[in-house]
Amino acid sequence: MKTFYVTTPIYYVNREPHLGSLYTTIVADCLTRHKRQRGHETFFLTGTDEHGINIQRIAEREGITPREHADRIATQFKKMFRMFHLDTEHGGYDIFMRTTERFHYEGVSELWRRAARNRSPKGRENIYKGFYEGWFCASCAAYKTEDEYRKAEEEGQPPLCLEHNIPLDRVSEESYFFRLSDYSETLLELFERPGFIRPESRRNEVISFVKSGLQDLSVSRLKTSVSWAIPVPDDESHTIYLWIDALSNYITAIGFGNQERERVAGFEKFWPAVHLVGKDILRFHAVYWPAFLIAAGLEPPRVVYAHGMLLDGEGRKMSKTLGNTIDLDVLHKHFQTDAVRYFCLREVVFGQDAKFSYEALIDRANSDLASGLGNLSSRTLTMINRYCGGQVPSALINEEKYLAAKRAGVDPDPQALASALEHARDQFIIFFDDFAFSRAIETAWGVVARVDKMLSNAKPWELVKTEEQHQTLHAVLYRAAEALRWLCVLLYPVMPEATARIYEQLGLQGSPAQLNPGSLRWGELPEGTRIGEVKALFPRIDKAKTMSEIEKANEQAGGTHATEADAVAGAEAKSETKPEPPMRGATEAEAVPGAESVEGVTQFIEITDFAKIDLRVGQVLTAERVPKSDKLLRFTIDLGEETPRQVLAGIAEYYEPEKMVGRKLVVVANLKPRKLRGFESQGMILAASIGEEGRPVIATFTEDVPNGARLK
RNA sequence: GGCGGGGUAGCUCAGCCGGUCAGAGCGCAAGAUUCAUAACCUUGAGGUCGGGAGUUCGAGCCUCCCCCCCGCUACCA
Repeated sequence: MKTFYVTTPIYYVNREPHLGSLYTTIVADCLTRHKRQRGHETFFLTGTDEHGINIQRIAEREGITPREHADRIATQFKKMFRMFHLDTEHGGYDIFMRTTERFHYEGVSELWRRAARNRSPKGRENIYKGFYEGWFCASCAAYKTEDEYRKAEEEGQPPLCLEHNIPLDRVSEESYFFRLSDYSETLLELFERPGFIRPESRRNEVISFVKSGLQDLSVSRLKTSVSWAIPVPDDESHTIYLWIDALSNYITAIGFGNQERERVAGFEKFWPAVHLVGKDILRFHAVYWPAFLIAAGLEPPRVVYAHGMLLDGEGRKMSKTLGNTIDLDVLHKHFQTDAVRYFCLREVVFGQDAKFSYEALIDRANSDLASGLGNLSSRTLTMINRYCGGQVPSALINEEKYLAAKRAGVDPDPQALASALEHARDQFIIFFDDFAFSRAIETAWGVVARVDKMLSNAKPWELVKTEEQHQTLHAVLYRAAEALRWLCVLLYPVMPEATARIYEQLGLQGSPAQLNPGSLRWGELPEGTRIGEVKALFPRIDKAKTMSEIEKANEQAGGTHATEADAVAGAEAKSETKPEPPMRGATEAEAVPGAESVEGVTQFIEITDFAKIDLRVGQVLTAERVPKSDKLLRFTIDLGEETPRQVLAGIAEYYEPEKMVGRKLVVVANLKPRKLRGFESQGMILAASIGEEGRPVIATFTEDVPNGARLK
């Protein structure tokens, strides 16, 4: 039996569940159900990523243990998935993976050991300790090996990063490294596999990233700095950093490195997987992860599919600060699960960003589901009830009635309709295999339109009036009912509940889940079947009313949040109040280079260290953009010295040069001068770095200060 | 700045190698109809296919230039 293994990212427990995680999980669920119908043995993984310094900190702030915090968030995820019927009981995921499980520890250790035992493609150690030669590039957020930096021209100066051409810092923390730099060729070869990275445009991005040169990856932290993590095998003093820990969940969950899970799922049986990931974490899954696997002598994933982000109705990122998020409780309260699923799969072109708004959802639900599929089902079944005594009628039109049928505009031969359905069926499957869910669904809706038209043309309500046309009437209604049956089978993965209900209303036993869409044959709807009670599947949603209810709920929620925020004013902002991309799933949450990596090496300094930094008050005399640079502004600044300094700063995207003139600010006065875009910068302007994109906000004084005054 | 992807009806988008390609769905309007969840069916939108130039018998679809948007990436001491 063929197997199919699909994963969502494991969601990082630094924030509560949000629409993004729901979306990815819905897609995975849909894929799984479709494959199951097609006769594959499937395994569907989702879960949470629970280690790391961030979780340690959050827990500290909450006054609980990291484990308790992780439990809390994991529970919320499970609850959310249950709410939207994505849990095991509803036929959803097979495992809710947690990286704090014991079997995961075992599997991760095994992966590490195997990688460490093997040699890289260039015959070197895969994992090595890189502590004595700890040249760290702040921009790369990575350590540099000898062939990745250039010696400084002067004796005694730090070497320069080849990529950034900036001096490297000597960092004392020791760390294990993964020899990623030896894997470029191997990876580029892997990317040639058709469909390995999708969509195609993303594949190109990854290729150009790899071609630009890979650096070795720091894969451990000192236990003294990150204790909430899996220990490095055979080295008590280190813990395994994000990458290997989080990514390897995809194999430990199905039994790599542990008997317990192997029995339940089966690594040999299910690996390799199809990974569904947000586009923001594609690199980790398409580059690092395959490299780890290859290093350990394992097969890389089958597919890494990067999907897009869900944006608000205006196309902006969703964020709590903007107040444009979709509240999952609200969503659940006002919409059927199947309507949400339908919207996610039909409105969104899988792989691309999409707008997600309550209004659009209501429109889709009303036009496609209520007026479309729901109405077709309703009119068909009602007519069978009324004209055929509630039993699926005969499909047969005797030869002597052919003429009558034709007179009524009905083809005595159902072949045309049957062929159309077969074609739609084949297209549907092709689209599904290509992850083109929206196209597949469009195809199904072509069938809905066709059957609607057939009914309108044949006018069963007229046929019923003439005895001679009763066979025609029955045949037409049979055809409609049979088409409905096909639609149930095709659309089951998209809307498991609604299709099951139509199926039931058709009087059929069992569930469309058990039928293979590829095996649909015309005419297998048994005649004489007593149909069930006809009920509206998708009640029409009153848009105005629903929207005003939602808005009211939002206002209340907004008010509550504000109060809470006030109550903890002064406390650090919680991570979930920061504007973050909605799709930021777990496996990557920590994986923002520069964030955690830098934190990992932050150490206390002595007051004497601080005294080395000469901070001065400066006043901007002139300011202008640096030609051919997006970000650089060139200033001359009066530091109370004889001649003003020339200083460059990368703030052009956020500050108008004209408005900077005359401003007082803080300058690092004894920074080693450096050339940028041909201009020497003789200092550095201090600014706060805000939010995801690091928007600079320049440090200023509220009182008057003389130029050149020293800060200490 | 480099690389990549886009800019087509009010909205969301199809349009493969250039010649029924000027389209679909939604929304909107009119008509028809009553089996159905004010639904279904028919018809209509006269949109410079981002702007300009060119190649061609003929160009959303090819070439060049320009404008705008998005993604990746450099610079941001």
